[in-house]
Amino acid sequence: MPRSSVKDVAAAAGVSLGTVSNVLNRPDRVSPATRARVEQAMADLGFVRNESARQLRAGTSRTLAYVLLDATNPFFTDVAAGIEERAEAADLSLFMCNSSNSAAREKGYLDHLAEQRVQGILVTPVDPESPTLDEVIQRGIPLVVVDRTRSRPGVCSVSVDDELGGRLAVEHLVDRGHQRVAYVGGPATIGQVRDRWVGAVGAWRETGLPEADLVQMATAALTVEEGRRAGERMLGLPTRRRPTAAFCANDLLALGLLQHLITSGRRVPEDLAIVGYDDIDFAAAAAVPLSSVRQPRQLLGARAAELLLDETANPAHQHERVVFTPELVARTSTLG
Amino acid sequence: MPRSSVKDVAAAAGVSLGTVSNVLNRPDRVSPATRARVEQAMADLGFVRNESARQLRAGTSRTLAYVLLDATNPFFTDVAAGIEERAEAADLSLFMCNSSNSAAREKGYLDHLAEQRVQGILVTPVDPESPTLDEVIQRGIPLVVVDRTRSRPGVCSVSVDDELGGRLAVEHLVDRGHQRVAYVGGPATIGQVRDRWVGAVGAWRETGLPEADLVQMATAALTVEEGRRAGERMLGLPTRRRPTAAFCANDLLALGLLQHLITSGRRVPEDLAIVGYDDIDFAAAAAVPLSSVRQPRQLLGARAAELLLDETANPAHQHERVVFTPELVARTSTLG
DNA sequence: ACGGTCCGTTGAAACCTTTCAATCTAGGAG
DNA sequence: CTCCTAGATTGAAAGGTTTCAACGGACCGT
Repeated sequence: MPRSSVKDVAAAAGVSLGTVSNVLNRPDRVSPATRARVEQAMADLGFVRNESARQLRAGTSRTLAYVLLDATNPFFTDVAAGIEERAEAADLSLFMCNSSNSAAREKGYLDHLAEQRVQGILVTPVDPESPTLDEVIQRGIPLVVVDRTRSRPGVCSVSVDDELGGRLAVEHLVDRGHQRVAYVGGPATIGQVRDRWVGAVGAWRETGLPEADLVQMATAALTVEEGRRAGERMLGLPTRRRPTAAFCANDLLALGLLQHLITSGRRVPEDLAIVGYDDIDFAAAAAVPLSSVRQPRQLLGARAAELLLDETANPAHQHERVVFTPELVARTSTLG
Repeated sequence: MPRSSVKDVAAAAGVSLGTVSNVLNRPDRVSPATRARVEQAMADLGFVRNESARQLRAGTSRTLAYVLLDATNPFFTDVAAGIEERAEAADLSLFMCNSSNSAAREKGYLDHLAEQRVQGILVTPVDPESPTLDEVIQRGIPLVVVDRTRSRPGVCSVSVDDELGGRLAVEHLVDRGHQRVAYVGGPATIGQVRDRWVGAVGAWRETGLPEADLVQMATAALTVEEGRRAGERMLGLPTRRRPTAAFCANDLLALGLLQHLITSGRRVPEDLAIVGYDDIDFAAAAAVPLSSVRQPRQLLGARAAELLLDETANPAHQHERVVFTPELVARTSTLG
């Protein structure tokens, strides 16, 4: 209830309003005696600084935001953990916003954050080329694209080479002797899904195997549930045409697929080898530990946060395009 | 760059500043012609309303926040999805903050949110009795406790009966013939861990089995990694003393435990039956589908959001304490 | 005792929006 | 032709903080 302001505190402590502000922002400039008095008054009145007013006057905010694609995917929350670590070190708060893969929601959040004049925004966008991002930048808000890149420059980005990841997965499977492989993923509107496919195709071509033997299995989303569905379809194929291995666009799909196979009495990797993508904790924890393309998730977030902080603090900031290298982690699901 | 304000827009459109504000807030009160002119000017200048100033004057904010315990646990992000659904319907933005089980971080976020004068806060607190929460309430910010309850009233809470959940798990295991059961969970500072234990003990006593045969296996955290460690310890026990079933305080532990057993060549449930808690998507997706105590996660969040919205909008708001009933979902990990 | 420093404190201006009473305009009624 | 009304527009005040130039007093050296 006691909606008290600096003015009230000043009155209670018998000092001027400017002094209260000094206690708040430059405690060293105020004598210990008065400082104590003011602090006492603040405690008595239950004073809470009004951040809106502070921000209005000071023009600067103490918060960062990460707009992510899917909060229920552990990959993104791990990235967020990396961001948060750096944010905390810089004494900034991090707000996470979940766009749930919806461009409209994403725009809503970005607008709101822009109005709120946050210090900076990290975003894993639905579409990295979308003008929505340009709007934010034009409004003068530092922005870093995470886990994607942008063809036009003018923005920092931190990503992992998804094409390379796709290559690694397919090369691994071919090394293990597979000659008919499925790529499970979709919808194609998702950039990661496309890039990993491109890498997979590239690697496949170099093997000289018939192009038709790298088969696409489209899914409606990158979820466990969709993975199960893909499993049903997979087992529905006649044995001759059935792939001996699957490369899934992310681990959620892979886990769903894995589950469906096991509960249908098939064996992994004997009946179907599986490679996932992201190497989330649940991949290693699956009862048939999942081979997966590992991305440096925490590092991804941390580096992105560093770039963002540099952009806000350093006038000579240069936009950077950081690309990390993925790594294949081979486990039982392909090694048997 | 064009850090433009209402004043600039007004000048550009040749109207007064109040009119611009009307366009923004009560478009119906302004004639179509001028409205068009103003909107054009806003577009030309790239005007973005300054939310801080708006909030300072209007005293009201358009955002809700959810401070959660562990963003990497799918349970909480599912709860968040339920909240968000309701928030979006009320045209409010939801910011998620991850306390990572740290009371200090939690306090940091709550303070920040209070300064920001958010419209309301939902929180799954590290400690629901903590005075930190009282501070927020005293500052006049509506707050709802999620997935926990509070002994003192004065606050809405939405939770699931964790004691009952503990009972259900143990009763199920006893029904299946187990006479020596482990409770895997910790640290005991976490309320859920304690409550589920209390329920487990209660159910155990009623069976008349020797009290010593319900054994506690303490873990350092509720993570997959800790689950694996618990598995090591479990297999380290002499066969005579080894439990035939384990009830884990959450699914992450259960999945880790499951994995360790399988990779050590044991069979689930023959060698050890396992019940988890939360029924996250990965539980059903585990290669040995996990029996688990299901909580209505989305509903939990949705109901909490409703209570919060009622508190902000309805002067006659009564604090409510909603307790949902959990449900045991039996799968292969206990049924064989 | 005097001038000069330095530290602590002050008060007013500025930040940008919303609100509301007051003013203006056009058009209809008498 | 005048008066009234309803609707559109205006202008100033208010909201809480930070900033900064200015001020006052204490202390030092001479």
